[in-house]
Amino acid sequence: MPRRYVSLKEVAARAGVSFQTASKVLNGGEVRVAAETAERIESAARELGYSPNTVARSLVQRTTYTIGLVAGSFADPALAELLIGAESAAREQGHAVLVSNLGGSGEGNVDVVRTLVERRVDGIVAAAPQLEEDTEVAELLRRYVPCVSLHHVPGGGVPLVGSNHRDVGRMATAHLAAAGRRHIGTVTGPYRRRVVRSRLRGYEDALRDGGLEASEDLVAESDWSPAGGAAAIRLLLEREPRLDAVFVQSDLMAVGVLAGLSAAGRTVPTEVAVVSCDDLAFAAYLNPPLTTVRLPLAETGARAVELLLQLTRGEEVDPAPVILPAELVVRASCGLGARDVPTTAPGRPGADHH
Amino acid sequence: MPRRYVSLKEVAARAGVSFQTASKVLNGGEVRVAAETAERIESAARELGYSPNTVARSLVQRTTYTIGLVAGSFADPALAELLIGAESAAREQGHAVLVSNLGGSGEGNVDVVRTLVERRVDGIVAAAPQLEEDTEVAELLRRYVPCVSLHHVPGGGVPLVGSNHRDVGRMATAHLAAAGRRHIGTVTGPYRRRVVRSRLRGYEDALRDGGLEASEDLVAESDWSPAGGAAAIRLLLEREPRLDAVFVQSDLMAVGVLAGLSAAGRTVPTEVAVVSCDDLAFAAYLNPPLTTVRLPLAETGARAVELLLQLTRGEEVDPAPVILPAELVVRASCGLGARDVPTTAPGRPGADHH
DNA sequence: TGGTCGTGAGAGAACGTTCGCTCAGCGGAG
DNA sequence: CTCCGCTGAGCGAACGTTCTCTCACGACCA
Repeated sequence: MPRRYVSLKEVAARAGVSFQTASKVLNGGEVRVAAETAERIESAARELGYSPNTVARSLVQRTTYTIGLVAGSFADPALAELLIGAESAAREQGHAVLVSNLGGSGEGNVDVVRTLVERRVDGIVAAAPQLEEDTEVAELLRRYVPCVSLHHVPGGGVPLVGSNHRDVGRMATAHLAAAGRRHIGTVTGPYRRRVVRSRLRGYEDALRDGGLEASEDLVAESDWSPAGGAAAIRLLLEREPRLDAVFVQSDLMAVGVLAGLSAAGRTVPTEVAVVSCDDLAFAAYLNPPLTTVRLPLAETGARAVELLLQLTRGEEVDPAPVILPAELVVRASCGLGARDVPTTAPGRPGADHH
Repeated sequence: MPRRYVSLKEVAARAGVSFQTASKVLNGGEVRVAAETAERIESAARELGYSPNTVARSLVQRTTYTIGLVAGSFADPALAELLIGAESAAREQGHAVLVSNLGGSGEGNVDVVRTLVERRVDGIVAAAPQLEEDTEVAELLRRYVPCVSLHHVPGGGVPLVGSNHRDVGRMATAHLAAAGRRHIGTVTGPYRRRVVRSRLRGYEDALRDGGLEASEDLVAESDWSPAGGAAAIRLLLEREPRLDAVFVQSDLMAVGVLAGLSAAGRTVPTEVAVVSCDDLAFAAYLNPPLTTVRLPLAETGARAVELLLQLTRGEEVDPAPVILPAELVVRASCGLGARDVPTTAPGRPGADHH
């Protein structure tokens, strides 16, 4: 296959006009070109299979119509949800999304961001908690490219989009307390993450409000994985056998927690009630269906992109963080409002991947 | 903030050399430049905060070091896994990944691919089953840009990377038959997808091999979602109350199937055995732990990218499809080899998103 | 008939690189 | 002393656009 791209020049030659005129017709907006000429150019373009070269256009316009999304790890289903929202918002405004997966190492973070900058993305959405402490990356962002983050960025000056995670923790835990549980534990993500600490604070708030005592024995740090959740609940039961409820910081860990409880012979919700957060697609179908705090993930991604594009257009934006409301979805695992498996609702559309 | 990029010209001026020489030092490979000059240029670049402009480089080199990934839907956790593999393979070779999410509509497919082409991506990885019948997109791909697909592409000429899904269906079903199940049903994805039909054929193969009778009553089409899975199993039980096993075409649907079975009062695996496929992170932690055919998703993504980059370099590639082996992972849901919840193994690392 | 104006088209420059050449300077061999 | 070849550096062009101006040409009005 030859697979050559034809340029404006060639199209113009075939239509008998200058390439600038061809440019006006094919890529320009509303410009004054005789209808007959325009038609000649258009048919020449069609015959030759002209495809505009965005690279050249970007060079002169100093805009790539591309944004970068740097992600903590796509292993997280929540991030996928976020990506969906971000991508569609970007597409709506004619932008494409360049993704970067940081992975665990933490070493190459700067390089990852640097490649995005060198590609001259118009802006960056940072969805990576590992950047929370990375002053080097923060410097890079502040210096070169507009950025919206879903997490705190050291040094400030980077708009934030997200939810109030202290509320998330409080909401979940308060629900358990209201259900009459007295020994409420929690399974968290890694402490070094802000969200984790925020949710933990919310958990403590709710305990206090409910007149319950907080205790280190009731808190188990984990790693967002189902395996981690299973290990954490085992630990919790060992330290506090009277445990009768647990707030889990993600649906994915909750899967492991349910498994761990079942392995320990505790029934959910009778003996131990469970509330988590995220509300991923499968949450309603676990056994028992998960009561969980729904985070507006797709919307968060979309809003982040919208804010970012405003920024790139040089528009004034409200410097206050954009806080999107989370909402408690009551199902069976908390022992209250024990709705069962939904029977008719199609729920979220399934993926169609294969 | 000014946020201006400095160019080679400015760096060169400060170092007292021509910009071409600066180019050699900063972006070129091994070139002959006096050590002292090079140093002057480098420190000028550092002081000015020079960041090479890949856009300009791409224009002259006619290579963007970027590949496109067109995805069916990121709602699918399997696709996320795939993206991880693809992204890291791409990064390893200095390429970035531009993602496009097709979504359900099917209308805008051509436009999605067209924007990738106009951005002059070096190649495209197609991970979207909805392109299976899209001759228009296939034409576009064949015409403009190297492509590797994870699904059949109409018209041929596009290398394929994937697994043998007939084997997947056979492996899963044969396992159930070997466990002595006599009324084995199946919950599938949408029939219009090839993988679905392939797995269905494998399912039928296994029934035949096991001396069991196939029946339309035993097959329920679904939509990859947990909700769909729940609905499908309900239908199946209604049509064939003697159902004692089911092969589910994805882990996500299996979650719904387990819920549906539980709602119908059937115990798993005693009364109904379940085998699915994918082996997502949570599969081992469901109740009961899922026996499932593990698909090498990340590896598939990585191999696709590697193949694609070979293609873009103009290297000869074996036109035969790359088939990556799938593997049955036996857990409890099939009623055989009832390993319980893993107790120590960390499993896959959890995501760290918050 | 001459000036003005609107319309359509093209000329030139610029965007920031890379690439292929040329060229000055210099040391060493003949 | 001449010639060669090597080294280090710069020059010009090219990549495919967009953008800003200028220009040719009629038509229209006075």
